[in-house]
Amino acid sequence: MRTEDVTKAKSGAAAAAQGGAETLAEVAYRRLRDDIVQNVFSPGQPLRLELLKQRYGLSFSPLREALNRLQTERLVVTAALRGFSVAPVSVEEMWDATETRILIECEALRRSIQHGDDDWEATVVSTFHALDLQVRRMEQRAGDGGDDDISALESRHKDFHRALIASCRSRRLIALADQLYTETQRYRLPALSGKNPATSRNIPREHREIMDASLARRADEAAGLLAAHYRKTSELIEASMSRSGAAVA
Amino acid sequence: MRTEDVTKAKSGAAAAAQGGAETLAEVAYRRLRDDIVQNVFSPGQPLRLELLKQRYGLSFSPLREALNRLQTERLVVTAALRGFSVAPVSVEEMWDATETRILIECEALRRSIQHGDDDWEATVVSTFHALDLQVRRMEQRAGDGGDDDISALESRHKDFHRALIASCRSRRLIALADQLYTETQRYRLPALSGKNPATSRNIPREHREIMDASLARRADEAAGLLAAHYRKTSELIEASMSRSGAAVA
DNA sequence: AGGCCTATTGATTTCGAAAATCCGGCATGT
DNA sequence: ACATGCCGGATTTTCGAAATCAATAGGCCT
Repeated sequence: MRTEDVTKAKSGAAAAAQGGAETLAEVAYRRLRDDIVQNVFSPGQPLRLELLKQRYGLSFSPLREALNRLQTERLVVTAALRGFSVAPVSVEEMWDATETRILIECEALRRSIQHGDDDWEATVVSTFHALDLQVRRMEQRAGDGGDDDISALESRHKDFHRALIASCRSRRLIALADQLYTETQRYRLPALSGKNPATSRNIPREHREIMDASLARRADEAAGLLAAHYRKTSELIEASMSRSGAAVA
Repeated sequence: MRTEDVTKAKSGAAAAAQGGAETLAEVAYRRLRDDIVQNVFSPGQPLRLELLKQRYGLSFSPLREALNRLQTERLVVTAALRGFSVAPVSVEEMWDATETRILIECEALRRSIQHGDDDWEATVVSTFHALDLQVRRMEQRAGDGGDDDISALESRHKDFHRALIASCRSRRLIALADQLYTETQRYRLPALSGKNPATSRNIPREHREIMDASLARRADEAAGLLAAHYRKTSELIEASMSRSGAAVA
């Protein structure tokens, strides 16, 4: 049975990958989250437990646990006794997520600039370099399309932004930034793979300016650049959404 | 058996109170949350499933669901395969929650002041009045002690602060404010019932000043007063915590 | 005697089935 | 013809047991 395969895979691969333990609920959480963010499931689509059970080879309990967690992260919604479904998307929700993210990350960045030490600077520089390298690598090769490339780019991008705020000394701000990153990623990915809007925008330069201002401890300037960076992205996404007429429940 | 009682209570009272449905998981969530916030369970205490099953007359599944939800709200913590326990308390965590709350609520208040209409003003005035009334009622009677009085006060207090930010037009900010309210309530309640620090502080006056500044659309002043209000409370809590030497894991 | 390995214990996690619930369609009556 | 009430199918929610895993105490070897 498929169940046994998955169970073995868990005891094997996961336990080997991480030192300790990995519950099936966490596996379910990660796979579901990735599938939702990458639009494998359409927004608004009902997530029937029976279907998920077959798709992931897991049983009800870990799936319910994962769905509940995803609900608090606004990736799935649930009506009282009517099961779960993928959270719908809308321009309003995207802007709410964006502006909240700006509020959180700008404050976190200011504190990070205030408290950051040498290690912080080193990590910022290093993650920026890794991101820049990935961008160049993708530019040199074909325009885009490689799913692996895009996911690698997303990973570097996330690392860089996380490094910027890492020294803010607030667990909550970091956790909120992570969560809002995932939420906005859901809007960012489709607009990114749909068409590469390299026109009229130099993203590596924006990142470099944010980094420079941060390392020079110019907090106001860094926060302003970061906010502008996010707003510009959201404006492009909004244009892309209204163009393709998305948000069909 | 106790199980039957609870089941009946759910089908009866809850279904009557709310129009529609109420899952057992939600019952478990609310009861667990209240018990944790009111320090029925000590911080750090392990929450063994078997114990909770007996205490609430519920089975594993709804309890797990509730515990998972509470984990994302930082009221319980869980180590990989070692079950759940009540989240520990510390002065640092309290200040992190407080400052995050100030960041969220001040921004929400500014937007609420900007967008608020007549209905908003009416709700603010009305909830303030209800809060004020409850305070006077408690002052007239015995000093404190009535658990019902304290919970009624908390309810009015929550309603007032929620009314202030209700017109901010951001689901996320409101949800975050609610969550941070619950987190800080955990610290506020013990310090409140321990000793009434009516000295050197006029809480109704602080509330009135916040309301006046908000209704007069003086956003900067209102936000400043709100932040000062929360910081003063947290300072008193910190004093109370270090006095009683809390935070025993 | 000290350290390591092993068996037992206690707990969590997971599973599959049973119970309760909800939605859609159909018959019935006005 | 329209509204109302009822029944069957499908889905969620809940349950209790089985499997799994970490911790501990005891025995054995060095």
